[in-house]
Amino acid sequence: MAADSDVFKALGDATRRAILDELTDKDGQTLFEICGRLTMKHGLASSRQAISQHLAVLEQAGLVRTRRQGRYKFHHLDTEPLRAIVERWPIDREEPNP
Amino acid sequence: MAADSDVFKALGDATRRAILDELTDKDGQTLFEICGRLTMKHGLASSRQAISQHLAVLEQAGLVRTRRQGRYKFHHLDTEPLRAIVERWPIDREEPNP
DNA sequence: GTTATAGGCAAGTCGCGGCTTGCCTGTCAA
DNA sequence: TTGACAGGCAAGCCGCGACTTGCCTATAAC
Repeated sequence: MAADSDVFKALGDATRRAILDELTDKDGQTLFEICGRLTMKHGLASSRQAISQHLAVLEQAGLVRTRRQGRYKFHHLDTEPLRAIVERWPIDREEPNP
Repeated sequence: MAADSDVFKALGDATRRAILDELTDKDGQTLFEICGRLTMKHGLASSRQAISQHLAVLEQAGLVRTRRQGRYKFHHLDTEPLRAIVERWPIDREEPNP
């Protein structure tokens, strides 16, 4: 379903946002690849199961799509659900006059 | 400071999003006014203290600014912090071709 | 075959966040 | 001055979510 609520909940966690950052940097990574990168860059707690559960949340929110291939599962970023939440409140796009 | 983390955390709660919706509909409301409206429209749990704490979170995130006047405290929406989070990930703005 | 790799599932722990409860401060009207 | 109204503060309860632990399945390499 990917309700707005799920999207906001998914974005509410710092580790999940870091995962989205990672997929933005390199799309189509596997679970272990993401784990490795997260432990490298950020000092985030990133055990395999933790990341797996985070990915499940992101997938349910529609922010991540998966593609199975053999024993690998590639994760792809999908920013489409972000459009709805972006347009929810009026955002001033103009720069403040100095 | 209003770190990105605070903004996402603030947006993670449904009641707080409803408050932002309310302020979008009518800016500059007081605490009791918001309480009344929330109980009207949504069946959300919206005791005075609960809403007060939610407003504190929104204020810390920079999404709400307050203005004191006598015994009233008016709450104003500020969508500026949303700009940063909107631009964090690439969002496809084109409509899908039908 | 056997072993290592990539991932899944389920139960359990634990801290944080949302909400309540109770009481207090400050402002306005009578 | 007294009472009603708008809001604040602090401690406590409690459920949910993040993380772990342990074990299991499946694909690929040897």
